[in-house]
Amino acid sequence: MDPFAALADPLRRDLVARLARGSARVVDLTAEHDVSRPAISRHLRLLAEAGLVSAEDRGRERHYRLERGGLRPVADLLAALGGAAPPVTDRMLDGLELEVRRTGRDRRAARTRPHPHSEPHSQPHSEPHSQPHSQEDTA
Amino acid sequence: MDPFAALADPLRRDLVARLARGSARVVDLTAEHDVSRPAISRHLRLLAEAGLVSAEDRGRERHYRLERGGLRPVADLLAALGGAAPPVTDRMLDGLELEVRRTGRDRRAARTRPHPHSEPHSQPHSEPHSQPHSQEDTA
DNA sequence: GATATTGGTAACCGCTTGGTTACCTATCTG
DNA sequence: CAGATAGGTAACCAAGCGGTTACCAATATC
Repeated sequence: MDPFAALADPLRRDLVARLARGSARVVDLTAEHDVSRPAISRHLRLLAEAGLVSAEDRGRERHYRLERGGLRPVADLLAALGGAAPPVTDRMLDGLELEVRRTGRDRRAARTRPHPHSEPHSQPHSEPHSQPHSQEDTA
Repeated sequence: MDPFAALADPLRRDLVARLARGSARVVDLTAEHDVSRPAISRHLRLLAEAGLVSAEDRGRERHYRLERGGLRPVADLLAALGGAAPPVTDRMLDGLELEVRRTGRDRRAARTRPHPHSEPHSQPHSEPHSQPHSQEDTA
């Protein structure tokens, strides 16, 4: 699951926001977010697949931590949509890079995906295809 | 529909990315993204509800334009998740504000929504609730 | 060793989503 | 006016999502 779909769910946004203030176990997160534990567990698994969180087993407990590098695609899109005076600066992306390296000691899960950004984008479909009248304003 | 859910769909991300390079009509977008026109039309409606695009009728044509102000919630979340050295600076949010004003001459559609950011966020559920043993690492 | 705690997985279920085709209105053009 | 073009809406359908309960394995504790 890509980071965008992962962040589409309000509960998952709550989870990542919570983990931004420190890692936590599943029971803790369950206590805070009144849905059943299996639901939380599955949300966390999706977030991990999206590269937004990572887990570390300590005995019978599993500690989930925010993985800020997984936010790259989101930051990239924001940058791409920024337009002429980009609201998302390159400095910001550099900050993310640093973040990735800083937490890079146990990114087992991150290794499963080739790279957390720039999905295939599919069809070549976009010839300039000039049309008789309107079609482009570049407002 | 909130901006996060709106951006969860790859096709919708393609649409906003396309509109970032200039407004376009529905037929144009349909020609570029091989799905049927009704599908495109519905995606655009969802994007408009999310505050990410706006439409302007010109005769029988409807021109869709990117509405950068709708990205506020996304930028806010990124800022909230940024941690100590925030990857998304306040300067970026200022940039978005400016962007909203700059394109503010014909935002008819924007007036139909109360404000394009900061959804309710629901439950108050989060008392500090200190627990006996682990629960917080502040990694 | 018995029991409690942590947490993942499986099976099921209702709702939403995204796609399609068919149809309709409105505007432009010959 | 007749036809073509632009675009929204309705009805339908398959697939995915998020929730639940039930169950299981593993670790900690008495």
